[in-house]
Amino acid sequence: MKKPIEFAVVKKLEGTLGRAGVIRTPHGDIETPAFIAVGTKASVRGLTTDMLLELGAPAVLANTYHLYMQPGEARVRAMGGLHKMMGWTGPTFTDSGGFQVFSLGAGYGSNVSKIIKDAPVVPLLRQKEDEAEDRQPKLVEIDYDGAAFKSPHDGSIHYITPERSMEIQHTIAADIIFAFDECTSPSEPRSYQREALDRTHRWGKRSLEYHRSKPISEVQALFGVVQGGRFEDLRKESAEVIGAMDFDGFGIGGSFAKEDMSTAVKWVNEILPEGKPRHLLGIGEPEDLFMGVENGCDTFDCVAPTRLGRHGTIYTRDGKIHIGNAQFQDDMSVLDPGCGCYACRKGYTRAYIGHLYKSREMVGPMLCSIHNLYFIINLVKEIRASIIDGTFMSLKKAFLERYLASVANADAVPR
RNA sequence: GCGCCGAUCGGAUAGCGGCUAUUCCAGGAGACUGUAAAUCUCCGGCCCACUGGGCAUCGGGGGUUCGAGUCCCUCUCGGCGCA
Repeated sequence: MKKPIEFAVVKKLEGTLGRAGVIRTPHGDIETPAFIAVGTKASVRGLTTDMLLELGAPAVLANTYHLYMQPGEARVRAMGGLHKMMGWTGPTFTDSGGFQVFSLGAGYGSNVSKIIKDAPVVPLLRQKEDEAEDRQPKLVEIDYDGAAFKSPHDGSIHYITPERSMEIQHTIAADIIFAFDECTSPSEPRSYQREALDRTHRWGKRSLEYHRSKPISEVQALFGVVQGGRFEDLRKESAEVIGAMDFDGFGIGGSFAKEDMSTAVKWVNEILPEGKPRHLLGIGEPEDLFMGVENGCDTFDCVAPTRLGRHGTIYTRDGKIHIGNAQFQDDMSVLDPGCGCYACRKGYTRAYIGHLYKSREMVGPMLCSIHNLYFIINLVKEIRASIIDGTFMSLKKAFLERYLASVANADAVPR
């Protein structure tokens, strides 16, 4: 049977789980480690595919749930699938909708998101669904077979099972698709994490069986998703169970406190088969990318570059800045001196881009998104190169010292 | 000169005798990690023993009232009308 993708390790990062490699897909190679741009609704917000090409995006990740809701499977099919509809000829991924089980479920209306600031306060018993008075009602109900989503568009109910998620992802036709999983909230107690993990494993198996029963599995790769929250035994068990299944690669999912992330990733990647690619779902701050690579992850995706860019936060080698802040009004330097992105090469000043942002001109968020995406994608490319030429540790030290210095200083200065 | 109308935060507004003066914009700051997000939160008169509390404040002055941005008188300024 023909394999949809091939993965080869080019060089290992000695003494760690890290490696540089390449994933060959029907739409081209992805040199790993790589940062995948998020294009949820078949669009990387604010950017055309030519811009993505220009800034060097290795691949795009779209979303099953969102495309299913809008414009719907039938129209995606009628437009010729993801690549054709968005005019992107490079590699693509789709997330299964598993994240929406969390973001529209337990995460909905709460202040709990993908990464939480403090270690979770886990209740002894799971609180009743309707416990929070001023919470908006959730849009998701989870059961044994799948999850029922209430459409925010018209209130209609849509029941997604592993098989349905596969079916929709087959229609969308990305190169790499993910098994349907349940991303849990870190505030759930261990008993619930246990229960949800069994569900994710069951759903993973069903996703795989359904996928393998279709000829399309020869051209579309399926990645299984590992969960388990912050618990070592659950994470390891999940890596064993999912890792033993015949997936083409793996995704590492979950929502957790930042300090739990590196341990979780390490536990998992020590177990997952070395010869298959590993994607760290939804992670992408610079410090997290170094951590993820060092701990054996090959690909990453994250909304941060585009969302932060749209909202006026800019990545620079010296830390993040808010471009709309008064201090940049007369700043004639580029966003990040030395940066090779379109906006910086073109010489657009901080003063100008801050003005665009504040006056709500569309090119402001667009230029910021280009810059941020370039910054992160290029950082991961630098990381890859450093693995190959053996300078990873010095790059990591030099980059993080400079990048985090401003943050440290800001924290150290009393207000 | 007479009459009518108006004056509330930088701008625009709500308020029609009741305790905490509303909202929007502009301004300042922050948040954001498999996109409910071109979004959201906070600040925005003064003072303090700042997890809270105190004192102000609706063009100026005076009055009525337990209580006034709100009612009355007067002045100032602006708009309109009549001489």
